[in-house]
Order: sequence, then structure tokens, then C-alpha cells
Amino acid sequence: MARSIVDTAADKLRAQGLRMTAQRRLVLEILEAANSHLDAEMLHQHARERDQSISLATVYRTLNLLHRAGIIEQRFLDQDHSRGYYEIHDESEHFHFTCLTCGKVIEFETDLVAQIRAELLEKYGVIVENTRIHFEGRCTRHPDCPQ
Amino acid sequence: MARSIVDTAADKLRAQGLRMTAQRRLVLEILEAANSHLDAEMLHQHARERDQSISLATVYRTLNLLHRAGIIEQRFLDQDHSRGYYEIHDESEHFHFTCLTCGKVIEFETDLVAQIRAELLEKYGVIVENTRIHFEGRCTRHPDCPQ
DNA sequence: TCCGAATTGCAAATAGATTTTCGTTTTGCC
DNA sequence: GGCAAAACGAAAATCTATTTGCAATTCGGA
Repeated sequence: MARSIVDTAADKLRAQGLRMTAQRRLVLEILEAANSHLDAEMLHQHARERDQSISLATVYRTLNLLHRAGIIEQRFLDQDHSRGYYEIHDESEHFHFTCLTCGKVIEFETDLVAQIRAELLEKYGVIVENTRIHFEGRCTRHPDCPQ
Repeated sequence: MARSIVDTAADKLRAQGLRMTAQRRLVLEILEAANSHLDAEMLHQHARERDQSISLATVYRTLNLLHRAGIIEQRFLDQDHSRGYYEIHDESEHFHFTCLTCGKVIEFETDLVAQIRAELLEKYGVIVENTRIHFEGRCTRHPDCPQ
């Protein structure tokens, strides 16, 4: 069975002479539990619920570290392009829809994106290395969404 | 036949008691001629080739104005999320591919995106109002790209 | 041509997420 | 346990795209 994200991360860090600390574990656990993207500030808030003394600087340092190590992903949204949002790096490619009313994030997969990339290769001879897709809109049948 | 972008813009501005000035015309003409996105700095450089004295502040003010008026679009790229890029507002929906080697931008259309939105509606009952798609990668057969 | 409002250039100010400094505290290895 | 390197907290610094204050200029309608 798959090893925990924290364990995997610990190994990756150790391989570079870095350490798995309580703060890094905390950040990873929060990211793992979250089913949406968090920015540094939100992460810091959540983290303080479990460790009063964790600093925002440490959250930033941790996010940079984990991002460089390929353990988490960083993305920027149009709604708020000035700050980074983070999530656990996921092997299987997925995309996001955000409800503008209730803020809920839906993660979904589709092979239509692969078809778009195939079209790009065929028509323009370009190879896509990086795909950035984000939809925004409204829930219509979600009970928690005030419509 | 379609009226020129500058004329259309002039009307929209006049309707709000605003003026079409030489600087605004210049910015629009540069955006119209450019086949890729420009940021404020690049736009300013180009503009100075035709009007030595145009200021960067005016470029920013003009971009804001035209954006608010719906005449141009503003977008943020992953490669450089910290600055805005601008292009003439286009009725037909299109998407972008950027070559990470040569920086060239390809604009393309595809109906596969509409299919993705249809899938989202069917599977999750959500209505997409806002679509953000951007691909990055490499040219393979473009003569100007150093591969 | 005249006038008030809109616009511009210049330079200085802003803003706010992220980074760094520094002294102190942990961590992993022996 | 003990040590050197790594990491931390707090607060100050940074960075730089964008905005703004102000005096001068321009615009368009009357």
C-alpha cells in the first residue's frame, strides 16, 4: 500500500540532508487534509490551531522547500494572482472548478485535455509540458451552496 | 465591415465623458498590431518609439481604463504571475500556448473546451462562467525557435 | 476663442506578499 | 549525551509592479 505523504516527504528531504520537523509535518498534514488550495496565510491560520507558536516565515520557508522538492505544487489564480496557492503534488492529472458563490472546489479528471494537447501537436507541432486549467462558475444542485 | 478598434473604443469612452487621446490611440494601435500579450513595460517601450514623451504612468492608466471599459483583456501567466499582460478583447474564445524556449505565443481555438464544460454540467451540475486555460511547452518545428 | 474637466509627465509613494537577518532552539548522527 | 548543521520565531527588510499627488497641458463643447 502507498506510504504516507509525510513519510515519502521525509525520505526525499533526508536524501538532501534536510530534516522532517514538527512544523513541516504539520504543513504537510494540513495540505493533505485540505480538499482545496491554501495560501500561506490560510495555512498559517490552520497550523496555529495545532501549534500556537508556528510562524508565518516558517510556513513560507516550508512551502518553498516542499515545492522545490517536488512534494507540493504551487499555483496562481486569476482571481487572486498576487499570492501563491498550494496543494499536495498529485501524480494523476486533474483540474479544478471553483464555485464563485460558495467557494467549493471540485477536482475532476478528463481525457479531453489530452485530446487538446494532441491537437496542438498535430496542428502546430508543439509539445505541451505544462497545463494550466481552471474553471469558475456556479453550483446548481449542491445542497450547501446558497445558489 | 467592422469599424476599427480605435473608433469603437473612442465611442465607448465618449459615452462615459472620456476622451480619445493620442496616447490612448497609440496604446490601442500597439496592442492591435501585437500578436502576443504585452505587459505595461513592453507596451511602454513600443509606445516610446512613436512618442518619446509618453510616460509609464499613462500606459498604466490607459490599460486600466481600457480594461474597465471592456476594450482590452488582462491576464496573468504562471511563468510571471506578478505582472499583468494585455490584449485586445476578442469575442471568439481562444486559448494560449507559450513556448518556454523562444517565448512565442500561439493562439488557438478548439471546441473540446466546450465539451469539458458540458461534462462538468452533466457530472457535477455546475455551470462554468469563467474558463482559464494556458499551456506551456516547446516548439518542435518552428524555424525561429532554437529548439 | 474661452473655460472647465479630463489627461498627462514626473517623481514619489504604495502595497502587500514574500524573504531575510539574527539570535536561539532543534534535529540527526556518533 | 554532545555537537555541528539545520531550522525556528520575531521583526525588519525587500522587491517591484502599480498607483497617486500635483502642476502643467490638452481637449472638446459652447
